[in-house]
Amino acid sequence: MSSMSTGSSITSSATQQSPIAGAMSKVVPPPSMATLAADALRAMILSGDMRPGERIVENQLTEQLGVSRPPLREALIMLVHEGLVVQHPRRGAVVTPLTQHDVYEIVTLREELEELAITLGIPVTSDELLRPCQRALDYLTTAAEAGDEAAVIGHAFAFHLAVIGLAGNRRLTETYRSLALQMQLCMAMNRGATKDVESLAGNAQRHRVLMEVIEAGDQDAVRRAFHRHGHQQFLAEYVDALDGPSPQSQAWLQRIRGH
Amino acid sequence: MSSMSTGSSITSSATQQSPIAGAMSKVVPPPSMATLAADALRAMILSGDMRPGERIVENQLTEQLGVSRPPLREALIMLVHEGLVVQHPRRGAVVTPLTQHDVYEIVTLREELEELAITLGIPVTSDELLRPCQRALDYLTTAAEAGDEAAVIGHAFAFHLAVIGLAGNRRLTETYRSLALQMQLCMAMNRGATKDVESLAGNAQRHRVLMEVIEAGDQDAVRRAFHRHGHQQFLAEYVDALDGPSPQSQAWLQRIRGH
DNA sequence: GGGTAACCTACTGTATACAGTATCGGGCTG
DNA sequence: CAGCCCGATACTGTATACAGTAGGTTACCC
Repeated sequence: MSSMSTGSSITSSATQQSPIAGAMSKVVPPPSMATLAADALRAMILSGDMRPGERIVENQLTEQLGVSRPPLREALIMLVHEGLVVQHPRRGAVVTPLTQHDVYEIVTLREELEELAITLGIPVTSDELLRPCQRALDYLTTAAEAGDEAAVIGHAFAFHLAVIGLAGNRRLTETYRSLALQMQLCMAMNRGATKDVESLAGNAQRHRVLMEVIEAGDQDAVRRAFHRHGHQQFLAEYVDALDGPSPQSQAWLQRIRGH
Repeated sequence: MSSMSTGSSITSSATQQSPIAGAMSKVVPPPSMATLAADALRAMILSGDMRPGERIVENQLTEQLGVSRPPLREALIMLVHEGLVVQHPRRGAVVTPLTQHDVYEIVTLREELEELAITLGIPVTSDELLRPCQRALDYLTTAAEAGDEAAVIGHAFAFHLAVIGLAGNRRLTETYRSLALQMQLCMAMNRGATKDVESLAGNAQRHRVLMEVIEAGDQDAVRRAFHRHGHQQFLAEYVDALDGPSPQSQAWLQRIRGH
């Protein structure tokens, strides 16, 4: 380790063994500096190392990550499309500053996509598809037992992504991924600031229940289970800390809390 | 129409920044070579100049477009996220080769998003939002009268995008945009190969009807109108020319044609 | 004659270098 | 003392240059 103060050099970041990575490519994916930089920067953002609204200076990052600016710029564009970074032309890039309205947009869309995925994917036609879900759940359980909160969040993310993948619609999965990442960003904003509303074990348990319902294959039951599982109430806690209310987001909050 | 023999140079609108232009550039996003290259390449793909599956060689494009490779590579990444280009690491990029399953994915997701947009956006709360719809419709009508098929397609695209925008959900609109672009790519594949199933005037008329229903504000009526308007039957014509059938797409086709 | 291996070509991936612009601070003027 | 203009600085946007790899072709060996 040479000089890693806040940012981690990406030469050693092959540790991110995600179940998704294996499913995406047939053979060993040749890593490119741009994708590695994107992975590293995404990790920095979601871990809370970089706060929403924080300025992203290219030269600083090239130094931290050990890559030159062209691949880093490519990485930035990738993260822009993931919704984690916004670019102001000629004025630099910042970590996406989430507003109440943003959270409203994310949750609304995410719920609709989840609904569609359940409609298309349940009951599951081949056990092959269930394997990624099961694996993510196993990782999640292990991480919960180990008390690793970051890993729990990451594997819960992978689990939900795998569930959406049951629909067999890559574009749907990709869109959902972007929204789920932005939700993680929202949670990262408030990490530590808010009390843990549930234990890690409880989190794992909740996901295990989802898996069982999915395996049972009753579409409506899955729908209900995911609706109960939904992060609406969860996010409603966070949202008050955010600026940028809008008529839509206000109405949305009222509806959520009316339940 | 065929203004470009091989490709259109984008250097014409290079760097002219008068103080007035500078003041206006705060309102209108200042053009960067990367976005200009993306626009040009997108136009080349959607116009049918480049066919799906066709290899994209960076050096050739830099010559045609008059930009250097770094911004061109950024443009390519943008188009990858729009779904118009796929990149094979170390092996170059190609125009997205659409399969039957791809079309199934696109249409399925697009319909769901349209449904959501109608739910959220109708009835329209402020006339301000209707203006982009009306303007696109005006352009569309003009283009139809002029017999400019490419312009009709482009403005119909803008109209639908403006309708989705009524929901006031930027992420929803952005996702829909990507899908609509890919549908345009699908249509570009078959342009000329298939007979024109409807006149341009008829196309404009269909969209005018949609606008009237939207202005009326009856959500269910809008839903029905858009369902009738849907491109399902339209695309079902195209899909036979494509490879890559999948169980899902086959079932989907059967369902569509059963109507 | 066919198969395999090595070389060659061309393209992608990456780095360094330069130019243009926005922002901030200081000085000048009203 | 306040407001505006001007200059300096730092950062983004872009181009040129180099290195590494994949794929094709040819030659040689079996």
